[in-house]
Amino acid sequence: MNYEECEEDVIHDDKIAMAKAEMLSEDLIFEVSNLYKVFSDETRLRILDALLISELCVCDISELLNMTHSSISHQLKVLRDMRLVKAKKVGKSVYYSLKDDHIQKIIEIGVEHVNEK
Amino acid sequence: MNYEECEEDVIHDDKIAMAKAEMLSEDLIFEVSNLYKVFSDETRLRILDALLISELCVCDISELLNMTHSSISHQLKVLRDMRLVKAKKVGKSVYYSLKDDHIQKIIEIGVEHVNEK
DNA sequence: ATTATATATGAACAATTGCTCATATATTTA
DNA sequence: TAAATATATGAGCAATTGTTCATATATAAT
Repeated sequence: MNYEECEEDVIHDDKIAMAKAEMLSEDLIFEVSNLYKVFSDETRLRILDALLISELCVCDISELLNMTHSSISHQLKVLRDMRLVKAKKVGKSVYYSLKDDHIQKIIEIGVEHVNEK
Repeated sequence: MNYEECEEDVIHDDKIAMAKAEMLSEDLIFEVSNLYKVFSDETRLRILDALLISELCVCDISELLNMTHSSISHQLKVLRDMRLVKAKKVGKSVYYSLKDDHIQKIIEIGVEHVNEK
């Protein structure tokens, strides 16, 4: 029943049963980990942080972050696929803005944690 | 002054200046992205989720997640290094628990976001 | 219509990451 | 003291990821 060795009296069956019952489902864990994968990259985090302040086109973001259009565009695709940003095409330009107000909260809590140390 | 091409009237200097002034520092972005890197892995997320319910030893966690002691131990080291969990040695066993109440908030907001879809 | 511009995207490559396996350390038990 | 047990950790490997480069698409301007 148990994985690998470990004696009966070291494995706490009651705690394990309780945790098993209360823990998040595998599907949910998968989706949440995917969400936080977005926030785990500096470039994407900087893009989201910038969009928190103002709607911006790809050109603006490249200029602001001092990175190529291509890499910004690739990361914006990730953000689009995760439905965290929305795109509005105006002429040749595409303007991006945040789609969700959880984004601000997530960044804020991260900053709070880091600052408390 | 601008990165790559892009005409003057497409780059929004005012927006860029404003964003530049208000954006988080590079250091902070780095630290926050590192924090969220922890939550971007399913195994670590499951460990944190389990510890949210109960203090557990390495053996318990391996049993609960059906993974080897080694991989759990490796991930616990990451969590220790990031100061998200604390370890208490009792005999041969080491009991882990959460060090921070931000962890619960971070998981909750992630779940909220995913559920709203 | 042709050229220029803004963005998107596929392929390739280097860097990072999470697991496994082997081994080390620490503590308890015989 | 020797053997067993719980955990930790280094090395190696496969998988994933972020960037660059080349190219494609869409719109605007000439």
